[in-house]
Amino acid sequence: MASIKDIAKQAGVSISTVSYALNGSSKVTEETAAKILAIAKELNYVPNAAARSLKKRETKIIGVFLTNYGGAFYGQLLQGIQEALNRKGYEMIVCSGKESHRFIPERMIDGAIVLDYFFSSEELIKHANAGHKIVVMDRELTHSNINQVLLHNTSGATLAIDHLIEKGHRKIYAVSGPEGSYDATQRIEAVRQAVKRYADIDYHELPGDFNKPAGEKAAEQIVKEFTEPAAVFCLNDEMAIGMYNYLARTKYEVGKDIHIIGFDNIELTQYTSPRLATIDYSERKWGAVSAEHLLKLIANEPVEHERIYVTLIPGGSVQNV
Amino acid sequence: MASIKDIAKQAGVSISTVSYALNGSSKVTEETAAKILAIAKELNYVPNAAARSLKKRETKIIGVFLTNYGGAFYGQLLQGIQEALNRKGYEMIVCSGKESHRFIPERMIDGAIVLDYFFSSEELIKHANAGHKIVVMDRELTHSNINQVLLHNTSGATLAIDHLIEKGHRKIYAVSGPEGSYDATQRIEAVRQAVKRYADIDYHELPGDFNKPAGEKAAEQIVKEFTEPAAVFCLNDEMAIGMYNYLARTKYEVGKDIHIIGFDNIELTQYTSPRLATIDYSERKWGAVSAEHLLKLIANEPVEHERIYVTLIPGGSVQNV
DNA sequence: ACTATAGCTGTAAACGTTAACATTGTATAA
DNA sequence: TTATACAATGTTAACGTTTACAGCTATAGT
Repeated sequence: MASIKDIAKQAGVSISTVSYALNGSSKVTEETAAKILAIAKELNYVPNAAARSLKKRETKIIGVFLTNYGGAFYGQLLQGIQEALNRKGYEMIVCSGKESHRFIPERMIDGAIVLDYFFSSEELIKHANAGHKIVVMDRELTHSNINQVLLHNTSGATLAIDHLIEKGHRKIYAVSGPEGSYDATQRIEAVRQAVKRYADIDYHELPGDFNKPAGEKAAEQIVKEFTEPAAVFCLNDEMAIGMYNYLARTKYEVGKDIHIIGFDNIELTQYTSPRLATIDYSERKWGAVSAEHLLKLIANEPVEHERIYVTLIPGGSVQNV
Repeated sequence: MASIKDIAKQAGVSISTVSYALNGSSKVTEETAAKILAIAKELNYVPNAAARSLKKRETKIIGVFLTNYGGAFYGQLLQGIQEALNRKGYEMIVCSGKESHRFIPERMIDGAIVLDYFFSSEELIKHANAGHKIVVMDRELTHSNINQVLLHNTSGATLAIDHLIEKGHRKIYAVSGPEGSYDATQRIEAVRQAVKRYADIDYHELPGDFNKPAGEKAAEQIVKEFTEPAAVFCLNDEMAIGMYNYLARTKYEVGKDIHIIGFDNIELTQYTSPRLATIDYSERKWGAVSAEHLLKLIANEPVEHERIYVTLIPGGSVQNV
C-alpha cells in the first residue's frame, strides 16, 4: 500500500528521484539511492502493477489459453513455456474459458499463446489486427502478428501407418478427431495419403472426438465387424485408452486381435498393458519454442513458423501379424 | 486502442458521459447512451484493464497458485474454481513459480488460492498482513485474511487403515509423504493413531515424497524383507503407481502378495490392474468451495474453515488375506 | 571572476479510467 | 412570474507510475 509518494516524503526527495532510484537509474547518487531503497524495503513497497502498466503500456505477462486443464497433457508444455518466458523476464498466466479472452484487448497481457479449440480464428485475427501478438499451436493462421508453432502431424501419422504396415497389417482402421480440429484434420489427411501408397490395404475410417468414449465406441464397431486381426490408428492416445477399456470387457486382446497405435505419448500410455505404441514429441520443447517465438514477435524481430518433430514409440500394442 | 476520449470526441459529449453510458448508469439519456454504445462498438472500444483497476483498486481476477502442472490431478479442481468464480463475475488465472508470487502485493489479483508447496507460510502471512485475501488448500494457517479449505485427511487415512484391517491384514506398511507437506503429516499421524487402536498390528513406516520413484523404492524395501503377504498404504496414488511399476518387474503380485491402497483417486487408478483401492474426494467441489470462501473473504463476509469429505474406493489391489 | 558544463534532483504531464461535484437546462409548483 | 427541483451532462481530481524537461549546484576551464 505504500506508494512511491510515501517513500518520497519519508526520504525528503521528489517522487521522480524515488522512481529513478527504484529503477536503478544512474541519475541518482549512490547515497540517495541507498537511502531510498532502504526506506522502500522498510515500508514493504511493491510497485503497483496497474499504474506501471498503464504508463509503460506493457505488463510483462504472457497469457496461455487452454481449452481445459484435463489430462496430464499440458504439464510439460506449460513448464516449457514458463521457463522460456522467465528467462526473459516475463511471467506466464494460464487462462481458460471464453471470458478470459478479454485479457487480450484489455491489454492485461503482452501476448498470447493459444492452444484452445474454442478460441475462434476470427477472434484471433481481430486481435491480431488490433496489434496484439499471438502464437498459435493448434491451427494455421497467416498474419503478420501471428506465428505458428505446430506439431509435425503429417510425418507422425505417416510414421504410425508405416509402422502398422511394417508389422504386416493390411486391415487398418483410423479413428478420427473432432470436426474443426487442425491436428485431427492434418493427421487424417496424412493417413489417407499414406494408405494410398499401398495397393492392398483394407482401409476404414471411424469418427472420433479425441476423448475416451469415442475410442470405446470405435472399438465396439470394430469388434462388431471382426473377422480377422486388425490394426487401429487412434489419432490420439486418449481414444486409444478408451479402446483398451472397451476391449478389456471383451474376449479380444490388444496386440493380438486388435493392434493399436496412438498419438501424443501421454503419461498414461506407460501404464497400459501391453504398452501402447504411439507417436511422441517433446511437449517441453513445443512450449519453449512457442514462447520464444512470441517474444520475438513482441520485439518485432523476424520469426519463421516452426514445426516440432515427432518420433515413433513402439509398444506391445502393435505386433507382427 | 480507442479510448473513452476518442468516443467522447466522436460523440460530441464529455468523457464522463461516455463512462457513465458504458457502465450502464441511469444518469444518461437512453438516446445518448445508445449513440455512445454504437460509437464504442464501431471503434472496437475495450476498456483498459490497467487504468480501470488503478482507479477502482480491484481487478476482478483471482490467482490460483500451483506448485506445478504435472499430473491430471488439477483438472477438475481448476474447473471447480473457475466455475464458481465466473458465476460471480470473477476471472481465474493459474500461476506457478516463485516469481508469480509478486502478483499478490502488486495488486494484480484480488485474491489468491494457494495449493503450492513452495509458497512459504511466512510469505502468505506477510501478504495477509498487508490486507490481501487468501484461501489455503494445503496447510493450516490462522489469520483473519486467510481461510482454510482442506481435505479430511484424518478420516481418509483412517478409512484406509480400517479397510486393510477389515480385509484381515495385520502386517501393514505406510509410505509417507514429503517432510513439510501438510497432507502428508496429517495422513501419517492419523495412520499412527489408527493402528494404535489394534493390539496385534505389525506396523512399519517407510519414507516417501509423493512421487513415483519413492513408491518404487518403498516397494524394493518391502520385497527385500518379504516373508508373508503384506498391506501397504501409500499416502498418495502417485507412489502407489510407482509401487505397481516396481512389483511388475518382480514375482510379487499386487492384490495377492502385496496389497496396496492409495489416496487421491487420480485418473490413472482406473487403468491399473488390478484396480488400485484408494481414497476419493470431489476435486471439483474442493475447488468450488475454495473459490466461494475466497469471494466471501473479499466481500468481508464471515467464513468458517471447511473440510472436504472423503470416501473409500475399494479395488482389486486390496483383497482378503 | 565568470561562464560553460556536468551531475543531481525537482516539476509536471501523461497513461485511461471513475466518480464526486459543478453546471446547465427544463419542467413543476407556488 | 419566479423559485425549486430534478434530470442530463460537463469539469476535474485522483489512482500510482514513468519520463521529458527544467532548475539548481558545484566544478572546471578561460
